[in-house]
Amino acid sequence: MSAPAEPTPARLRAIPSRLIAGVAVVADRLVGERLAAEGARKWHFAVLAVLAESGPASQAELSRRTGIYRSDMVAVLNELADAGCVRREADTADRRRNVVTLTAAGRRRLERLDTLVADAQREILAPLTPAEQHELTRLLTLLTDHHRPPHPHPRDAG
Amino acid sequence: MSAPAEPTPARLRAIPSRLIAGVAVVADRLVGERLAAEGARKWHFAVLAVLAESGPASQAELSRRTGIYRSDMVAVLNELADAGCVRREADTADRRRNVVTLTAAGRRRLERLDTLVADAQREILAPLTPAEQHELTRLLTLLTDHHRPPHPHPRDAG
DNA sequence: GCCCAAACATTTGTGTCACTAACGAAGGTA
DNA sequence: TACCTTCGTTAGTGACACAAATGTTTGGGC
Repeated sequence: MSAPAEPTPARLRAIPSRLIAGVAVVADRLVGERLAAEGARKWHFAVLAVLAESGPASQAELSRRTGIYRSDMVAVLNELADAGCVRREADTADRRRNVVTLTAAGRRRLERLDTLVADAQREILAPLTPAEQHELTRLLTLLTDHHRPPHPHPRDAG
Repeated sequence: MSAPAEPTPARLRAIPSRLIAGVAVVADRLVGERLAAEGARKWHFAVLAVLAESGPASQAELSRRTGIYRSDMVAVLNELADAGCVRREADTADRRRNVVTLTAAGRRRLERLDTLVADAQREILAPLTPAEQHELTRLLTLLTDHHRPPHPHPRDAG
């Protein structure tokens, strides 16, 4: 009974969902480690990126666009606000809402985090040629577009 | 400020690690839902598959081959043993170890779960042509092979 | 033979993440 | 008015990855 050289049997390795999950773990770790070095998590980056691209938004809107649950958004915004990256003010037009606004400090922070995330992407995709990287992105986009809403509230879509 | 039709900004969508994570969530959900309908989780399937392919093994070996932590393996094997899918006996040759063996019931269960997992794979990859499915698998395999060991014990490989 | 380092199975605990349930406050509509 | 929904918030659940510590057992060096 000599120890086999291959740790994971071929049968399991060939299962796409396991393959994808494995790559996702690696990718998340690489991104997470870099962001953690700056005291950030991926959600901070996602929120800042959405604010920079689409302008001020309510928390519910940020939830939909980033994929973070409204419940979890609270803590993320608390942290971003504590760091001075965003302002959270009551919406005068609709007092149920908070208007979340990117600050100058937030914009600078996004710039920094953006670099880190981009570095991580490069490391993740390093073993692929540029053409392969593009193809992978294309295929993954096809999958996400097809499997759009897992089961979100149907009344959200316009 | 009309509500934009696109929930997620293009900038975030284009990030490979986010793309991968999104697909992984969808894939995990599709697999998980099917397995849950039979009261199983993916780890049950993984352990059964390894046992079927490589024969009886110690818990530590199963840990290495499935990727489950030794700590978590205990509960998984408890559940599989309670369901009569595996036998867990002390190894007479090395009494530190348990020998985990697939039972006839376990083999039948694996057959069933295998079908469910295969169905899920088909649904996940549905939007891709067979050639694209193959290419995606190839690219993901390249990535996993390159990013091999996060930090496993170096003395395992023989 | 004895001693020590390692492997093993196990328990317990931690942190992250996706997600649900429930609440009060506010708005829209009939 | 009453009703239903959205919003922000708190609290809690369950799966998962992982660390730390414990007790048992094994193998190697002496």
